[in-house]
Amino acid sequence: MPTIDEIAKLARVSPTTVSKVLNNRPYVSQATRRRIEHVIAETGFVPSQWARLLSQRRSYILGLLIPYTSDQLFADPHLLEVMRGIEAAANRYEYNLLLSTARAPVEAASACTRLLRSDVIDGAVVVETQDLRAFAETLGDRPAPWVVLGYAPAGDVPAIHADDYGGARDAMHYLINQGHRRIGVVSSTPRPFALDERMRGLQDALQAVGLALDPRLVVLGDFSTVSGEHAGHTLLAHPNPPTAIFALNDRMAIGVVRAATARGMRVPEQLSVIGFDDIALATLLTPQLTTVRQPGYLLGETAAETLFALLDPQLTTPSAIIPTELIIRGSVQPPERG
Amino acid sequence: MPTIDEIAKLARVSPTTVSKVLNNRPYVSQATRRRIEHVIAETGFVPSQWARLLSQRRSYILGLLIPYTSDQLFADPHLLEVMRGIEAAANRYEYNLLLSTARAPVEAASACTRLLRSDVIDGAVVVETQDLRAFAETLGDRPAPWVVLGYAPAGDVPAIHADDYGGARDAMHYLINQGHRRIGVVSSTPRPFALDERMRGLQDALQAVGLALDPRLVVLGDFSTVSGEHAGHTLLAHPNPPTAIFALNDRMAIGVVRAATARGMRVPEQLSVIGFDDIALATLLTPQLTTVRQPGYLLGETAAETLFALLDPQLTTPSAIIPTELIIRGSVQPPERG
DNA sequence: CTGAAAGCGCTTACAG
DNA sequence: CTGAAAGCGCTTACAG
Repeated sequence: MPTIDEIAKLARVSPTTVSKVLNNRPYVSQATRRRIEHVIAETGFVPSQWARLLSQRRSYILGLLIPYTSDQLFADPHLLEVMRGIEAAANRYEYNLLLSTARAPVEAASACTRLLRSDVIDGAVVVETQDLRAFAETLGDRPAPWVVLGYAPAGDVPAIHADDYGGARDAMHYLINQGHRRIGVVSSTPRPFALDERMRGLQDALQAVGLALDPRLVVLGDFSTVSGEHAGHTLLAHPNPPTAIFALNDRMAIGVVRAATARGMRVPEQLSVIGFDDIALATLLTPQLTTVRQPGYLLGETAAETLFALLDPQLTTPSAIIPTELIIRGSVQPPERG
Repeated sequence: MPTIDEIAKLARVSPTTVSKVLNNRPYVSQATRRRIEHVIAETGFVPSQWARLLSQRRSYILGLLIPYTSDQLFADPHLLEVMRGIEAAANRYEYNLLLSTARAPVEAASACTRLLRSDVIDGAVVVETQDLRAFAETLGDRPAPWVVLGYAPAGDVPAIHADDYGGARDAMHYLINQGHRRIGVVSSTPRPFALDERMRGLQDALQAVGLALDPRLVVLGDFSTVSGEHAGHTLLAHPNPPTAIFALNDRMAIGVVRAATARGMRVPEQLSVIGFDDIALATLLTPQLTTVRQPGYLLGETAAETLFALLDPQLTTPSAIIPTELIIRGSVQPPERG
């Protein structure tokens, strides 16, 4: 690959002038500009990004920092939707996406810190984890701008998340309105802040009608389908089992349906199930899953757009809460009279 | 963020010595080394990648060039599996992954070319497209090393792909052995080379028993589930419809099942369906899909490993063909006597 | 409109 | 073991 100096030599001008052409700047005569462009096309010259950015301080690379192992990322349809939204937005700004996952959960924070303190990326969308607060503190003086996809650890970093509280409250409302009173919940551990919010929402819905969450009917999974299956078995083995189960994500809800089926129970006749996320799979199962839609694509897109706004110091960039929507399909019905 | 000069000043040494510590090189006394390390820890200094790489000529960034729009990528579970494998391998080498998709199909090639000729990435895994040959020619003298995930456009670039020919042949064998004679095929357009190979494999299986592919029973989709659904309807509306349909990927196979169901036909009793890929969804449907497994994770991993070997000029890096495996589940049975 | 010079923040021979 | 100097390939004031 030739350098700018060689191009300059070939076009019989200075590197300065070539640089102007490269960056579409004025004050170059038509003739010289054409001559230079011709040489560039001829040689297929592509300027070195490293060199350019060393002086320009922009890499046109956006970091997507996901403090999970890549297996966890690729197993999570909702997160992939988020990623799709981010990628789409990045594309619009002619940014490339640098994907950084953790090899092991422990290394997550330090890898993120390194990247945010380095000059490889212009900014990053950071997916929320447990210890985002501690993480934010290790960042030091002037890290690259970043937004969190989830709940903010501190006041000064924009946070983009869905209305977890409202979504969970609506779902619980719906179950109650259908006549359910014994309602199991599959939550998770470790619990990101979003799940705290969902728990809060569902408890408030219960409280609003004078009910309370029976702690014996709360079981913890880890977001995976199998963990939902285990949780389902645990709940259904209960002496006085629930008539409905609210799983705090769709994959676990699918696991619950599977557990019920394995025990010879029919969904929704003998057990109602409701999830959260609305992943594509939700419509492919029988019965189709009733769930709370959390628009992953929009979340990702919004996070990226917020970051791009942040890159321009003129603009102020607010946090955003994306609404959720209850999607009623086939996995919930009123409880059987018993 | 401090620079190496500032660190040097603080540690009362030269930048050269700091650089040695940064790169774990010998010829630094224990005492100075410790002093420098202390200052680095204290300040949280992270050396500028741009500057480092401008001299070192390594970015530790691996390109994943996907000449599709991001929507197409994220809709394709098999491609996502491939990506997971690449990401895992990259992680092992402490490489980050730069994801480059196309905004529009047309722009794909030029974006790939730019990236491969730039110094942003050390190398790339390029997912095969139609016009990879034309693409390879636009690369010019010394592009970054790359491998193709699919079939090679020219002799000198390593190609990693599954045994498409053998897999399709085995699947067709199986249908024939089950007693099927009228067999529909859902292929695709545009048709990557892999699909040519699958067509070839299935035709050879037919020929081996003295049968030939009825061109009226070949319908083209575009890999998506809906296109498979359309194709299914077309085939089943045929005056003398097939008793089995071989869809050349799982998503289209699922579409075929859906079309059959919509027409009140039962799978596999009235129609056998076989797919290709073995995506996770294949086991979640009723009946579970019989298909040809193409190990996406392994393909991605192998491609990345091949590229890393290529980065070391000592090593020779061969192309690889990953075996496929016929996975017999519930969507195929012998045809009904008619 | 054009170009010489300095600088971005590192690393790499090389001399001491 | 240590450091001064040149260089990686660009861009950015600045002078002409």
